[in-house]
Amino acid sequence: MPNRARVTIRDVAERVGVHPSTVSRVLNPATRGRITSEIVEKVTAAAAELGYRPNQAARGLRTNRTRSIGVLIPDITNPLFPPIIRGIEDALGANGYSAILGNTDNIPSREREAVATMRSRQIDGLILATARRDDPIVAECIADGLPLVLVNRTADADGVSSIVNDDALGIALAVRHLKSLGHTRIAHIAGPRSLSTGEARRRSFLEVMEAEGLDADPALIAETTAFSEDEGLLAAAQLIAGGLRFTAIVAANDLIALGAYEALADADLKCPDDVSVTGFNDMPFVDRLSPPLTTVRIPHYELGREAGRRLVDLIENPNTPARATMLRPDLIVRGSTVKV
Amino acid sequence: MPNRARVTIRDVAERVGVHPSTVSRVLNPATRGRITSEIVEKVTAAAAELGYRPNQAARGLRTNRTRSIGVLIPDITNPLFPPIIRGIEDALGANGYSAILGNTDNIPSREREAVATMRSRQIDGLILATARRDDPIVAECIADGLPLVLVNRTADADGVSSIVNDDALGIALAVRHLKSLGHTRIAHIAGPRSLSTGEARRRSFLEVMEAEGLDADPALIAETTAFSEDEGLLAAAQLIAGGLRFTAIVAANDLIALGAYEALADADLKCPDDVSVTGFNDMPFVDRLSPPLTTVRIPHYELGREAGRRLVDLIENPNTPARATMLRPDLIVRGSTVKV
DNA sequence: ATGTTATGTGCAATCGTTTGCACGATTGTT
DNA sequence: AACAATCGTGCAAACGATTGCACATAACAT
Repeated sequence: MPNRARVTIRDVAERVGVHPSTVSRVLNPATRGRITSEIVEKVTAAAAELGYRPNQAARGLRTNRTRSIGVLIPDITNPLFPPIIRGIEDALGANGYSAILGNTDNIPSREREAVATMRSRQIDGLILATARRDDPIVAECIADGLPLVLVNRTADADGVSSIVNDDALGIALAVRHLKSLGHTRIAHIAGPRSLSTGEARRRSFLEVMEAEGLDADPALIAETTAFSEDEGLLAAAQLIAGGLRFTAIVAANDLIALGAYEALADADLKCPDDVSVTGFNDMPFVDRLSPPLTTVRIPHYELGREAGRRLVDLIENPNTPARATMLRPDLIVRGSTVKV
Repeated sequence: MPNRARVTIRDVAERVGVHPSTVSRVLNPATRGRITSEIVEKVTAAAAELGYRPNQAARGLRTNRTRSIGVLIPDITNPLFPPIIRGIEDALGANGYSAILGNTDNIPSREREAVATMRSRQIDGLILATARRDDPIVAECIADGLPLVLVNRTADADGVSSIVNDDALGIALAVRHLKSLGHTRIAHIAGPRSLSTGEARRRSFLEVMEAEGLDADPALIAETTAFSEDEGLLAAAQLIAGGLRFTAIVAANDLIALGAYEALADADLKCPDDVSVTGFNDMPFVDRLSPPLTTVRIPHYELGREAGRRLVDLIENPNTPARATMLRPDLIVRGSTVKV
């Protein structure tokens, strides 16, 4: 009956009649070999019997390793993040690490505060899904030598590990798909330029249009200040109001595409008959929209899992050089894109 | 420059020329009053200057309080949970607590393991969104006196605090709505009876049908083993195959309703023209389905927030009696229900 | 002037583990 | 048989913060 009174390593030691340090060595796989197998068995049995559970706070105090990791995300209710978090957790859990989560709503002061409390909790490393291209937290971690991995978004700073998807390829897939359907006048609703995803997708859009011999009219690129439905609606409405002809919209992500759906409906334009739309992310349920959204699927779960693995690697092999990894996205063709 | 070398309370003490215990007292709001204000200022300044951050592991070791909370959920990628988690986090964060998350996929062994590592991390309390009506983890926490709050689902055990929504009311709203549309032959696809939500909704369905003077044909109640789309599809297909006439389905949750959508389509039945369908939860995007789903909205975020608050209360006032709280759901009428 | 109380700070033990060091016992070498 | 090397375990000092207790010093009462 492991009751309220905590059972410590000393209790186990007394029960067996050995010194606490011996118990410690038995319980640590790395040092177990140094102890007589008879004692190992007795100690293991006693530990199980008493319901001994190592006190991580004490261990962490001594070893400076807590096996807990801070994970900062903008907002868990954004459907983009749960699979990423799940991937992170699974990878961390498999290696004996736990995640401490923090939502920051993209507010810098909350990010700072969250990092402060996490560091106070002696986290062994940090995973950021909140990085801006120019991010003081990234700089701080690098300066302090705190193991850090960026996921989904990356930063401009070098020497930082990141797991992101190949934004350029994703946009290329979307643009080429539209071209193959006969579209030539293609608009882009870009994400915030302060985020790597916004900037990379925008740049890729221009490059691919050029490379495909379609001219990318700068007036057909609309700007947003956030990857949100509202912003997508606004930007699409502006595009429509601009009066320039276009037959397709490449939205910088699915939420923006949703906003575009609304703007089109508001302007009595039909999707896909009048305007084809592509998204980015393949959020849950976009296959159920009407029309089902053609979008770029990014491997969210794998993104998170790789981030978790990379961080563990970084922690356990401190001189691993930083590496930026890109995962391959896929184009998922659905009903929101048709021949022109 | 708070560099890699950790700055401790001793460093601050030396800088000011006082004893470490004095620094500790200054930094603790509760004991600060006992120290001369001049020293308080010097210490505060030095702490800020050196970038001192209390080591929570050390503090936790001494005080037996870590201000971290374990949160167990089945699966964060289920859209039901993110708002709950967000609510929990917000409430905990406001009180200086952090959440350690664990996904268990409803697998008992993973639940046990997750609780074990969390307890090893000296959590101050536990929030379970995974509770079964008969749940050994709940029993264990009660036995060991670990503060515990159940959220979303509750358990049969008494003496346990829980924040759930009023399942009975939710189902009553759905059934009365259907009745008001003229439906009399109403089917129910029930959730697992091992979960409080499954059982409560099922029981309520029977009671309300009775109370409304509609006879609830037992053959019109289909069972599922999980709150999933697949299970909903299977159960709805069975109902249809059963050959009994019905004009509406009350699904035990939205995912099951989605499955019912598919089963109806497979059987060439139109929703809502042939069969009206109601869901439960009002998950994100069910307003975008075709037809948009009539469903019972539960206050997810508030559920989580209340759970967080309750747990903090339980921790800081240990003799607060356990309380079961129900939050009011609302019926959201959309396109999936029409007059018969 | 003496005794009493209040006040502010220092002292040192403590929380539970880990780990370098020491030391006795065992084994192997010659 | 003497010595060295190896092995297994105990000892005790950390890790960084908190806190009951003690003890000066100051303030006050008589």
